[in-house]
Amino acid sequence: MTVRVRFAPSPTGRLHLGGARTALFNYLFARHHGGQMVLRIEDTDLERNVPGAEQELIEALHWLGLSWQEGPDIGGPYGPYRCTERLAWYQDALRSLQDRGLVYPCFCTPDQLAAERTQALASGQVPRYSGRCRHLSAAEQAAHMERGTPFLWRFAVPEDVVLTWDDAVRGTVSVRADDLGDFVLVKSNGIPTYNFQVVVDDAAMNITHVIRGEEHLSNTPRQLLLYQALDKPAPVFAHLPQVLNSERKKLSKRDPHVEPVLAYREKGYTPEALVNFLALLGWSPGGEQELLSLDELCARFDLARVHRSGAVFDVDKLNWIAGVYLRQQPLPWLTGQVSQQLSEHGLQPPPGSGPDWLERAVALYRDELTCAADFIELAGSVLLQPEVVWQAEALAVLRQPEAAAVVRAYRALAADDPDWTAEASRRRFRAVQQALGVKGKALYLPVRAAVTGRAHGPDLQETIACLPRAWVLARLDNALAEVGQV
RNA sequence: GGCCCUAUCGUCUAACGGUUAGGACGCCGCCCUCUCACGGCGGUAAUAGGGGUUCGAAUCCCCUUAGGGUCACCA
Repeated sequence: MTVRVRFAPSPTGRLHLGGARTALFNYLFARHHGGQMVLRIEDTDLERNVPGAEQELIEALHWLGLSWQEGPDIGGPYGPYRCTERLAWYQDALRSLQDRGLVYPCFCTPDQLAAERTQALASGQVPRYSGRCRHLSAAEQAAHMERGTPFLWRFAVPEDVVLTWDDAVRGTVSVRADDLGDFVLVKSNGIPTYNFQVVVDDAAMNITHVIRGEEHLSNTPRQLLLYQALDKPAPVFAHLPQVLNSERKKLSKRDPHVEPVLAYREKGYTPEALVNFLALLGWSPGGEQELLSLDELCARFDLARVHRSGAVFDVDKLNWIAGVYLRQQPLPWLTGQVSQQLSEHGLQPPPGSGPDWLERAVALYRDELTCAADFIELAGSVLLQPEVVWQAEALAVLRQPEAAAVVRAYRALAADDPDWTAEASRRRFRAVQQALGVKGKALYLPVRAAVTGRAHGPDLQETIACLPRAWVLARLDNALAEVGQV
């Protein structure tokens, strides 16, 4: 039997990391088994649907490198792939349950139910539907209908039944149906609830494996009940561990580190890095290699190796992986990404810079980047503006005994050196060294401090060569003035 | 509160009854080096607690504790 999985998000907002991880695991599983993946948009909550969310979702998944064989964007043999376009399927299913007396109309008002729930909670009881409408006589039902009382359909949960399934991640799980309460199948607006919709659709679309987040664990027994009632075979369930924040709480959309997937694209992360990181959240490849391409992940993916406990989203590790992938990219590609960042921030290379300037500047900082946007933070104050602010550490260097003399000597040579390259700067330092007898730290650090305002940074010769001569001379002068050594 | 799930270094994880409990990130040290970063080498650090079962338990069972999820006309 061909493996068929689905990723079934609701179009209520942007795709976040947790959702992306679920999509990725479905994708990896399908590809590993040579199966198919379906994208299904679960838009049955009319109120919460956000226009444009579906399009952005698809864009985010594509950016990550994921694809599917069937979906609202490309169609397929089991369509349509938006739930609101599948109402006929749910109506048929409801009719079949009605015929067998497995459902009943409920006329309780939302206020009534809310009041009961609050009361139950307050008195330490389990908040669960009382089943009041379950035992309404045919005459009472008819009277309500005649009066036009709004109603919904509930599933009559059988008593003394234990629902058990073999979860591909967690092993055997079982729940007593008595703990469930008669849950809603069709809302008063005629739209099915999630639990009903998902079963009808997964069955209709021949989904063989349902791989989803742990928060759905408690929905599973209800769905199992529906598969039985509808006389359909249940798929294999696999519940992925939750993705947690550093406080070990479920990743919330308000968490500072949790950004929509496309925010990572906007910052110039490589999607391969994000995918690699996400794959390691709750799953391990087994061997000791953990830097793996999408193809390698597909080859190795196995539900049996999915961990059971929640996984904390570790920003440090993401950034490390992101840096590794970024360093593997060709320089021209990275330069293009950085160039995009610059224009988005309204920044430009220094005046008089040649066409190769940005590539040289990016080469200087590439070792430190986790994403293209980092370039601005790292290089911005040194390379993109004429003036520099001297940090305390830099001023301390400039106040050392021989420092001012070195800076003055270097400035004199830089002022009329016809050659403005890294190699030329290197020659100037050699000249200063011979003239003053200063070498090593005492030679380079004062100039570094004066030119960049910092005691640390990438290669000094290249940095100077990337700056206009006028900026360098002015900074050297200003640095001397700053420490009273003019 | 009921039900369900979970528990190995700070974090991601390996181990599927027998290992000096392994790797990665982070952190620390050393090397490289004008400094930083990259890279290389080394180090720090864990089986939540208590009972069983067993020749032998991180691994199997029970209890405790602690986290999380869920109990919607949301998905």
